[in-house]
Amino acid sequence: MLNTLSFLPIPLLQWYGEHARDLPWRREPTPYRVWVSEIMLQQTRVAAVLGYFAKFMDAFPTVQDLAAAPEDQLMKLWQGLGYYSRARNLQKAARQIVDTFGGVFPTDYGDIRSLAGVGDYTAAAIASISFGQPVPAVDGNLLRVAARVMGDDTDITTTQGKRHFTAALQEIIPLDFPGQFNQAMMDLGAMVCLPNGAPLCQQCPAEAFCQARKQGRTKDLPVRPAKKPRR
DNA sequence: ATCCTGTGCT
DNA sequence: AGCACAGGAT
Repeated sequence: MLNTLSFLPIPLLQWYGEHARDLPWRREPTPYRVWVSEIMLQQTRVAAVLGYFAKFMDAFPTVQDLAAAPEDQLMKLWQGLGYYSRARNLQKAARQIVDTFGGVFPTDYGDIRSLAGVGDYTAAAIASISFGQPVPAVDGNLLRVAARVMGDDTDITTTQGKRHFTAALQEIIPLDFPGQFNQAMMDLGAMVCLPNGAPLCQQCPAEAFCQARKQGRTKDLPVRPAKKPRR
């Protein structure tokens, strides 16, 4: 099945080469660093994460250090980031890695997915970015970009809708640069294909073939269920 | 497939 | 106070 999404990878990767955000976990994308960054980035802006990430890596350079960390030190490092259960899960998963994977970060997707606090999105991010496995890391950014480029009205919030877009992305993710593809999609979603109001289509590598843009429907995509009336 | 959770917006 | 968001858990 061929759709407009198949035109995306090459111009997207070129765009990424020119515009990628310079982030510490990208300079040295070990599974441990990528994992910690992805957990910190859940429900939290990049700008807010940067300082915490640096201090965290300074305090706990390895998964063994994190597994052995005193709780008060861990919580103090997390203070201000919010969602403290993420920190508890992080340490729980670090102990899983030490206890059941011999202290070596697992490479198998299912094994990564079995870690506390790691769902489909985070497992795919680690597998693709750190281990080069061709799995789409489907978060809100990838769903939005895919729905717009394809001009696809499928509701992105349902299990079926997510499965639909995941399958479409799975078909086109470049086997040689899966991590860069995922990160490029995230950056495009964060910097160009913006969620609210007008996306910056003039700067988009998909401008020539994006169906939502061609049809003037960027405002209507991606489709979500009708919102409840507000007051 | 549905529910849960903490946070920030309105 | 209530809702939306974005992931993970069950």
